[in-house]
Amino acid sequence: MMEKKEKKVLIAMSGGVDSSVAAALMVQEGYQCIGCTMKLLNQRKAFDDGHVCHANAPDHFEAANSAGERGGSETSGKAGAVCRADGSEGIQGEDGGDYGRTERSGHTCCSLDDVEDARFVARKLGMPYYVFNFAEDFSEKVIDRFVRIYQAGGTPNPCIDCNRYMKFERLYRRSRELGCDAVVTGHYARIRFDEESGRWQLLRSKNPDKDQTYVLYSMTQEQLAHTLFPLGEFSDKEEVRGMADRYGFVNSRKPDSQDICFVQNGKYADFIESWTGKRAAHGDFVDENGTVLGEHKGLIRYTIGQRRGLGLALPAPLYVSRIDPEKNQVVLTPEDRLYSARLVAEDFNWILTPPPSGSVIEVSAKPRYRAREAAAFARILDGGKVEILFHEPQRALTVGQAVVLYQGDLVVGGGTIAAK
RNA sequence: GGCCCCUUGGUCAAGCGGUUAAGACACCGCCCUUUCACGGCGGUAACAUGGGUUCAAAUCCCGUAGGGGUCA
Repeated sequence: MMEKKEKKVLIAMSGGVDSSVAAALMVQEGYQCIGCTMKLLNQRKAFDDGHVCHANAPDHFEAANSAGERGGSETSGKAGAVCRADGSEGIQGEDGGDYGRTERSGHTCCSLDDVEDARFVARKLGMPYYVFNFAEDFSEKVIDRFVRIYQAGGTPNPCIDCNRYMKFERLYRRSRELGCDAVVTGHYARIRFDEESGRWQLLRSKNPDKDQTYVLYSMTQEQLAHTLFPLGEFSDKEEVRGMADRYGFVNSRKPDSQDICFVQNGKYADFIESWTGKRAAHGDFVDENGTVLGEHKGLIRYTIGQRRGLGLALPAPLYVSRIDPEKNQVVLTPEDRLYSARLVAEDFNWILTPPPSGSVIEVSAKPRYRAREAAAFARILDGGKVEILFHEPQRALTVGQAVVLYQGDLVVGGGTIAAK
């Protein structure tokens, strides 16, 4: 274990309850703490285009930034100067602020309200607090990728990319620049060092209902060695909210975040069309024989296993079974045709020691965030891809989604489901 | 033009004298959820029209409006 008092950590604060309590726990444990929030969106542009966050964000952001530029409040130290030197912004605490405002846009992770909440918590805990502008990276590594995968007929998971590229790469690098020993987040997961294998391991949260290891499978040994998840041992979200209450955090009852943080109102397809400036081409809904059943409104609006939103009135429900970018077709079938027992994952990250090439390991595999895990065999193919054979066929295996492998509480590794 | 079938909610579609007029898709709300989906719960909404026959008609009969086969 670390000698805590000597350790300096950078806490990623979203403005939500979880990361706020994580920050409090770190202070309580005696770490030297710096709080921060990543600014991931270009608010002005986003607002002009009309998709992102809420209506009053841009003006407030401008105000906050200019206040920050004037600088010089008690929390702006050398680190803040370092941040700004390469384009990051420090929003430091002018005092007060009406933290009691009630208007919230709902469930975002990067709106001004969220920044305000994070800053409030950091102040309350007496730690320096910075906002890092990673909007450019986010746009490139997360949004562009999100758009590309949809356009290719897949279904991306941007939260995973955000964790991978933003929290554990970009922010981790920043934490090193600031001389920190670790990045801290509010994820529900556990990390430990295994003497036997000499590797860092990622374990499920103590609370299986709140486990978030699925979105963390991409973590490298180095990242695991320099990351702390203070909430990993908690088994009850209410306990966390209760702690936030006791600390007097304004966000103790804030709803859990949900939906894609950079998309407004859940209309991600509209977002893509606006982002690319191109309307997704309509095409045919067809059955397995190729018979046209109707017109679809663009491949980006569908994912495998989807039932709602097809707009077809048929005697029995049909589901999206296949998306064919070549023909610009969406194949619809009855539900029992959605099941399949094999998939190939690419861009695979092994957290446990990878099995020797050719050998088969027994795992429990989760092919979608909310999917129940299923017993499967896994083996490495030539080129590093991983083949997964489920004991029982699984519903709606979808290109672009992640598959994560477990053995008990241990994350074995994970990758992206590839076209077969 | 003469015979013979259709007409139910936004859409598809049950129903066959007495039903709270199914169900599916769509839509709305809620739940679930750091992706997209799935799923669960709930909700709005219809018998083309007029007149009969019946204790009782979406269901039977007649007329009026909108779609298919035979005979010219």
